[in-house]
Amino acid sequence: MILNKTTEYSLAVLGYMAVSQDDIFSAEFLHHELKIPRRYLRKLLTDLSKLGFILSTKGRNGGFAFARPLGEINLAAIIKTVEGSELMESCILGHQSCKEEQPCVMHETWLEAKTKMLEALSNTTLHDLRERKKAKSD
Amino acid sequence: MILNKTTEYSLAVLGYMAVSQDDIFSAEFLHHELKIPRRYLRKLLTDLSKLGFILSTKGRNGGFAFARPLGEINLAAIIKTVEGSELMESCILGHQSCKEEQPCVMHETWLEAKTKMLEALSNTTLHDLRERKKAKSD
DNA sequence: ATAAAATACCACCTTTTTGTAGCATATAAA
DNA sequence: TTTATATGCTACAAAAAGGTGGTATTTTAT
Repeated sequence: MILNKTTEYSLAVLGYMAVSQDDIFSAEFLHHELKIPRRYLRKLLTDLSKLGFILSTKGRNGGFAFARPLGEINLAAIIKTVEGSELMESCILGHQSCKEEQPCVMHETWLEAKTKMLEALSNTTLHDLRERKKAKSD
Repeated sequence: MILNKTTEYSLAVLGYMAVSQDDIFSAEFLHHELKIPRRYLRKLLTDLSKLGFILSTKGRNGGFAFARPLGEINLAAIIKTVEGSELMESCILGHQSCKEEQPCVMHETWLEAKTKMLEALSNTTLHDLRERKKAKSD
């Protein structure tokens, strides 16, 4: 496993919202578009708003919209925030004591692997996704 | 989550065996050294031998030893094999239909991220770990 | 032969993750 | 002010992952 379902869903939701023309999305609409289980999605959207990515509007024409400029949100940040940032710090072998001074046998390789991966993910913001989408449809 | 416990344990076991001087290891010994739950470890070792990384010897002085030269086993291969290789192929959004021709919005970035990560992991074999360990203790 | 020390198999328990249900609350259109 | 359509909260159910236990089987030192 690389990412769990919840993280996958989070990326799918925010990615979809980013490349879409609309700017407010109801849970029901996103459920229909993304095939994420209705109730689970609603809870996830609530969580994402608590985490500061989106904000919710209640009432008849309510829904969810981005809380911050798209350029400020990169993919690594989404993953780290949703998963609770056990990403950068964690040792591949799960050792508590694995640090630079007293590294595990795989420390060096794992550090390089995750650094490279996170570099790629931090280099892409939701704004970038939107631009790419635009470029394609031209 | 990046890797699940089972994968973490697999890397810990094979990594430990690789850098150690011995060449046969009982489950009980590995349990003691690595603090992996006794029974779970035994099942895991059975699995790892079915997957072809190690081979088991029954009986009084039995245990587990590598089935192949250390230089042939790299870290990416361990992860892929243990996790069932949903690693390279998988779409970050979990889409079945996500391919080069019809990519999801994050396809490009995700491909780069996982490629970079797997590059680093495939570049390190168990033999490399052993050499690094030796170099340090000199 | 026999007992010790190892793996192998099968079923079950616990914890975490994922998914569901009901009801409460808020808001805007009519 | 009523009603339709949203989200919010709390608790629970199902599935997957992680972990345990008992017993059988294999092998080798004694």
